[in-house]
Amino acid sequence: MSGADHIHALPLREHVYERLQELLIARTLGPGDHLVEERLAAELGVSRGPVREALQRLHRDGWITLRPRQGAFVNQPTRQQVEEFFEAREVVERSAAELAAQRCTPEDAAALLGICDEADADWARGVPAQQMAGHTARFHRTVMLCARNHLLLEFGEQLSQRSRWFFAPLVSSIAPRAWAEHREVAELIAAGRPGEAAAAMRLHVEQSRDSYLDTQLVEDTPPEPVAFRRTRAPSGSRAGDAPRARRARA
Amino acid sequence: MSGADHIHALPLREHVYERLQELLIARTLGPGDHLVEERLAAELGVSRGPVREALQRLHRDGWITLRPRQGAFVNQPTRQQVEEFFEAREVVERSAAELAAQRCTPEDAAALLGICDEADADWARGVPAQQMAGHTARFHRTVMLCARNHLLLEFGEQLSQRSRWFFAPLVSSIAPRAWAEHREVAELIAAGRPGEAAAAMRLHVEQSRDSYLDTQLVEDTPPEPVAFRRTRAPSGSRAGDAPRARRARA
DNA sequence: GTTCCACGGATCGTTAACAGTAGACAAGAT
DNA sequence: ATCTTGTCTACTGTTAACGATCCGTGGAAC
Repeated sequence: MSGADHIHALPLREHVYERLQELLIARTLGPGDHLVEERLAAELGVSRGPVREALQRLHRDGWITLRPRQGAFVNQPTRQQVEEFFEAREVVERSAAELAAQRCTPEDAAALLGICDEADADWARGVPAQQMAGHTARFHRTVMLCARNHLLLEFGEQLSQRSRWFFAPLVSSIAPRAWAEHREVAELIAAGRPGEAAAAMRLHVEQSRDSYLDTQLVEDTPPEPVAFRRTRAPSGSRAGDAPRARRARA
Repeated sequence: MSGADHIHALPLREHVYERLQELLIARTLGPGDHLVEERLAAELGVSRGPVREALQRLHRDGWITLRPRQGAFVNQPTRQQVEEFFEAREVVERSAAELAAQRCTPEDAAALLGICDEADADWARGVPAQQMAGHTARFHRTVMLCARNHLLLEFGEQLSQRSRWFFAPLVSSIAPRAWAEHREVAELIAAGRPGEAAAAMRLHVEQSRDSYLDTQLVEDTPPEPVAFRRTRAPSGSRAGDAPRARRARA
């Protein structure tokens, strides 16, 4: 996440996509918010084109809902969706762990355990939660890298990012348990024990699910009710900055 | 100007996406072909905007490669990629079958078996291969519908479409075996036997993989070498329609 | 004959402008 | 008072045009 702001050797839509992901994870854009293309474009200093493309990708990845003639709305995960999410994650991650244990090289093993060490050290040093979340994402990504399957990797990436989104508020509280489980998974993969690695990963995902559901952060709101309501400025009084939805990034 | 310009209650990019998928599956656009935005736009009677969006979706779904400043190229599946594909498919479909067997209602069961009946009937009547492929896609889709998990459904959709792409040339030769296996899966799901349904589905995917690999249709070309080569018409002779890449739709 | 440089064409990435529609508010009819 | 209707704004979907970049080609120098 270093500089790379000025020269864009990378397509612009990527920047927009990542930036929006950050805003989503940080809850600067919260569930129900209406994402207006023009506003985001102005905010990020680009035009509507790249923003549109990024929004469509966010839609496909399950972050936002794109209603046909109405625009983009940040998703409010329902309990149903959360359960489906963890179920899917369990399927993908478990298989990935199994394959990883069959195929991981010594270098892979070192990388996995290295991430665990780093994370533990950083945790001991008390780094911000966001950074721990970054470690988690890297860990799961590395497992899927070891599985040597690009499709599973891509599925896993999607799930991993969304997981980071879900867990953003409570990373700190579950970090110790999570990293103990991570290390166990890593050691079983490194030892080349597919069945046990798969089981350990499955357990890890289930534990995470339970932790999440216990916090009751999830609401059973149906997908519709949150609409954009005007701030009662109907005629003439165009208050330049009417915060009809939370502003993106001060 | 070419038909299809009536009322489009559906966003235009969807039409473009589906149309391009058809052209890909029909091999009108073959591996290595260079997809030029402007040309496609003219061909489909729309502008570059929607075409761009459709191309990006095709890229993320693994149909084409999008090189940064160069454009879109139809993917030539390498053996590596095909094996990864079947591996991923096995993971997703097996789990979906297992969940489907746990959750399917009588209506679901009827739908599954109904598709099998339809397919068998159509096969006996000798319908075109493309239609059988459509039945196959519907069957797998229905299984994942029974699994009641939207994420798995979406993953499966992607895989299913690509499967249809791979198998387009040889649907006919494997249809009878495939549908026998489909029926067995359907019956086990309908009977509510998760373990056996999963095993049957796994077997089905493996059989399909073997059938595919046996045909040797897959080439071991590394991912780069296929570049767009001109038809050796370098200077002056701009034959208005130089088929530097296969034209889209006569 | 071979290598290097410069020009030209083609194509992508991006931006700005146009038209059509969905939702909301206000006035009028029942 | 409630429902209907007219109008108005804001936003999306789409189109057209601009600038930047890369590939290929041709000529000149060695």
